Amino acid sequence: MKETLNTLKILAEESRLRIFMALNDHELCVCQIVVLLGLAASTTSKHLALMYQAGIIDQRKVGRWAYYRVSKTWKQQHRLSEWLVAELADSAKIAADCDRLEKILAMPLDEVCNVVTCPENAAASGFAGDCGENDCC
Amino acid sequence: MKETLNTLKILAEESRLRIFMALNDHELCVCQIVVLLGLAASTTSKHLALMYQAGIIDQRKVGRWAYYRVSKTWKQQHRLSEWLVAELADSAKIAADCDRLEKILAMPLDEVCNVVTCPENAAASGFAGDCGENDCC
DNA sequence: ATCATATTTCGCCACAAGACGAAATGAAAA
DNA sequence: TTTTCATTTCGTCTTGTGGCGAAATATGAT
Repeated sequence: MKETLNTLKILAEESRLRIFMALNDHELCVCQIVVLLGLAASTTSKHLALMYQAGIIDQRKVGRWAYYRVSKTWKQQHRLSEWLVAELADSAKIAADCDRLEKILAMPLDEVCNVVTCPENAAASGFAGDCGENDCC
Repeated sequence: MKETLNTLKILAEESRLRIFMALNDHELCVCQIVVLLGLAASTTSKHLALMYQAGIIDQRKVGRWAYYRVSKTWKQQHRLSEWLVAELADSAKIAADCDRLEKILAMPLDEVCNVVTCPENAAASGFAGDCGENDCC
């Protein structure tokens, strides 16, 4: 029961659920997730650590970059992801995240990292003031 | 997304998950749930209210007694319950709850209410000191 | 009407958790 | 080797939540 409860607790939080949905379709670098969610890097890292420890996501390091994606093994053992995908198929917020993520994926990684480091310069990349302001669901 | 998140939050808490699993198989009165979980009546009532407001459970009043069960409509619209049942099929804690619940269901309701009101007399009903002490999962 | 009883609501407390900035760590570049 | 940079860890603060007992409410019995 403890594991089930832990899994539910992890996914029952908005930022982590959004991370889960993004990593369900893509392997992403921390800096990309930071820009997607508009959170501090430290917060994002902590969320990812929880999900990694729970076995929900896999981690791959490439030099200074850490990439994460939902673990295929976890997906196979937990039909929960299917339920979530179905439940959130109509979610405007998840759809907005997907749109935003397309833009992020089109950016060179060093530009994404620049947005993380210098948010003031984010306007040049089109990401200023877009950080989770709209209250859609 | 808000509704999905709310559902996850509600079920991501141990007491409520145990209540959910019990109400998935039975319609129970508040006092029966109180004895099953070993929580205060006020706490139990608050949990049930959250679940009721979220549409997860139905409520039926019979005089002073309030009965709850998982909503059939909710079950049909949310395959999550199937996943939970499968995930918790091997849970010792849920199995222990089921055993305990058999005993509670075998008791006259006024005797269950007596356990709620006068826990000191619970020994006579075999329910003293059994309140969630073991740490099984 | 009063009393008893089951449940719900309220008020409070202790603990947990998300967020941030700063510091530390690990890898790459110079 | 030193500097730069991406990520992780740490420390702190604020907010949220589960638990309890007391009070309030609703129903039934006398």
